[in-house]
Amino acid sequence: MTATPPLHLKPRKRPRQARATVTLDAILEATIQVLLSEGLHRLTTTRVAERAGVSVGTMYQYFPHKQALLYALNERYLDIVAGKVETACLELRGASTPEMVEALVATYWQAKTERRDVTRALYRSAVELDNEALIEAFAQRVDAATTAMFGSASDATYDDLALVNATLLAVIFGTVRNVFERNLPAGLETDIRKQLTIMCLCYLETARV
Amino acid sequence: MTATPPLHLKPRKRPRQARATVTLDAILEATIQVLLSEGLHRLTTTRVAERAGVSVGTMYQYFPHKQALLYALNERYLDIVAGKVETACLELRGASTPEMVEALVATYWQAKTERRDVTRALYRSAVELDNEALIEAFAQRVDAATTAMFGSASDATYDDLALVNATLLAVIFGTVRNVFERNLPAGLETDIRKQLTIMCLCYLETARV
DNA sequence: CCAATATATGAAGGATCCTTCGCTTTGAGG
DNA sequence: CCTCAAAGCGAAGGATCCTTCATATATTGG
Repeated sequence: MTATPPLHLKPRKRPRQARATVTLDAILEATIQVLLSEGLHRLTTTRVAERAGVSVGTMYQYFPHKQALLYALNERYLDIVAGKVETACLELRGASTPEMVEALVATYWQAKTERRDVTRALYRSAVELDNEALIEAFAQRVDAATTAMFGSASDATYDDLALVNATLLAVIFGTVRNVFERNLPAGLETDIRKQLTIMCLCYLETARV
Repeated sequence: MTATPPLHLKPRKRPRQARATVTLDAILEATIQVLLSEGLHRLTTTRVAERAGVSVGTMYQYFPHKQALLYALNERYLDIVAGKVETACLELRGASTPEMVEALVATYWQAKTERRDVTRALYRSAVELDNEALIEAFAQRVDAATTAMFGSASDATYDDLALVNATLLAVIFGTVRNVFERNLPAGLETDIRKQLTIMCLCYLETARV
């Protein structure tokens, strides 16, 4: 669970029968599809329902309103990404700093690139959505994971690990997003990813005790 | 001029009399105000006009539709920010790399922090706006300015300046945005800014010939 | 002072869109 | 098989909102 949603964004009820689960999945998937093909301002309850092959009324049995739909979507997505980072961090306990940085950047980048269109759509869907808590919970999960990882590095210790770690994450998250928002040629994108890794590495080099 | 707007976003006509200029400014200012106080999804032509103290019809004499309003706003803003960066870069020609990095980060950070609420509002207003060209033009202006600056550094030359520069900008822009979207305590924010500067510096150190 | 032009007005047409609720259909347990 | 709860349906109410256009006022150049 990424965070307890603000009351007004909580799902209305959970599915109890198999078909209900199917419906719910269909609705969420349809939301992504519509977001992708039509854009946020044409994301309509009717359109989503239509695309999901259900009626509007059905949708309203699971979500109190449109916003809740987007909230749920973001929640799912962030949960997956955070999970991937956590897994990667666990696997790297005790490794060397270069390995860690390399893996961290690669994992996050990969998670965002995997379905580039979805990532973009979600970045945008989050606007005007009361999801600060969601973002915050995500940040803290990742922060905890990477802090633990870097703390276990076999080749270095850091004086102010908390700050170093926070900086690292802000830079990585931010850079990835920036690269995404502009539509850079694939080659340049890859190059920047490599440079980012280098950059993080020499930063850690400088920051170690 | 930051970019030639897509046809459908071009202002409808330019003011020719003094009062028209006043009106137009009032409309744009009102747009920011409404964006701040009401949010993007409550940004209404009527509301903007009301706040600007003019009628809706007046607004439509200068802008073909709501989107064009937001486009113009972003254009103005990016123009100002780009200008600040350009000025700073010119002043630093021939300086040392550390001075340059320090100034670049400080200038950009400052430009975004000056009116933090406006910055945030504009970040959000840009969603669902066909402003890729705008962003691109902004990026290229800044890119040209910083490339020229770093090219003139008194203490270092770079092998692949283009790539190094692109990376630097992606990282700085991205990090600033990331820090902004989360609402970090002021102290941490400042700390991260300092760390970011350090990071950029040691990156340049590594990247130089 | 007088056209001619530039600005400003705001009611109303037309288009969506969100959400509800009374009713139907389906599934599960006994 | 039967009954009750779960799931699904979709027309329609109610609320905005965007944009236009016929009309009115202000400004400027001559």
